[in-house]
Amino acid sequence: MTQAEYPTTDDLVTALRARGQRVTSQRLAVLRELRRRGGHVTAHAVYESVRAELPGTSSPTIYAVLELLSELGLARKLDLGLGSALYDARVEPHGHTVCRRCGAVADLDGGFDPDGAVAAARAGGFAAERVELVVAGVCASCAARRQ
Amino acid sequence: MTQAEYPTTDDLVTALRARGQRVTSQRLAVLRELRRRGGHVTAHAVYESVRAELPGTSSPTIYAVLELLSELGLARKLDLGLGSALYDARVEPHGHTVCRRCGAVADLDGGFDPDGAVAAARAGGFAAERVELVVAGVCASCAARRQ
DNA sequence: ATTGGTGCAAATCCTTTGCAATAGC
DNA sequence: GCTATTGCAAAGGATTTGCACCAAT
Repeated sequence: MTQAEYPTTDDLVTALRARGQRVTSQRLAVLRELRRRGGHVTAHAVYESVRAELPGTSSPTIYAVLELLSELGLARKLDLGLGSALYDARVEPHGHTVCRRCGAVADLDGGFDPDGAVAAARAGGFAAERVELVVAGVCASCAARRQ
Repeated sequence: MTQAEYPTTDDLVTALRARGQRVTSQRLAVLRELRRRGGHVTAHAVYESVRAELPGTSSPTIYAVLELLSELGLARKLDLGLGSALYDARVEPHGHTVCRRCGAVADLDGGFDPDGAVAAARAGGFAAERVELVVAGVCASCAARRQ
């Protein structure tokens, strides 16, 4: 497993300043929370945690901030068909495994070449910005539990 | 672009018989519709079309049939974060490009090795069943239109 | 002082559920 | 005839929207 690298609040402040946007406590708290959890968090989970720190924070704000962080490249939204989207503070290109039984999501390092995918897309005139690899199946513990 | 290969209604009849499930007009119509459209269709679009052929067909049935087809390996569900899932009758492993501006989805052939991803997942004890590669960015026509 | 962000409430939209009626075997 | 499948109506849940207030610049 490679060492995960997460964006800092300084990164966020810099990115916001660069776009003339405001630094708010909610924005800082959401990024901190994403980092603290270490990946694959629902908007609702972020909402609950941030609310503990900043009571009164609303769920539309959480969604807005998460979208902003994704635009800024400080978070990544994962649509894995689990009912709700997941957000990941680890922004380096990497894949994910999703267990069909328990819904567990895990990082998948290696096994594919993001640059190859980007090149293939460009060959079709497509300007690639983000690559996501998803492997669906059954995780080790589910396979052990229910044969 | 490789020649796409789509499951036939015979494939569906065979698969249903093998599992002791019933062959219904709705199931046949949904598969035919997926094939006719040629990929990347919403449940709602399938619903509208099947309804034209089989009036009275309900939307819960469409969802149930699409899920069944996915289980049987005769369709593939794509969760691309577009608000609604897409269904694809082309079941061979292949990637997709998704335009952030217009939402257009296109097949992406080549540029990655599904077997590598499966092997990487297996190395972590994960039994891979399905691999999906998504490249997000801006499509050629959006790039041309709005610079 | 400005105005971008936030909170609140409500709406929207996709998808699933419960149950009676129907149609495939 | 038996029972899986369907249709209907309604619920559920994630996410978005509109608007008034607040707080970062």
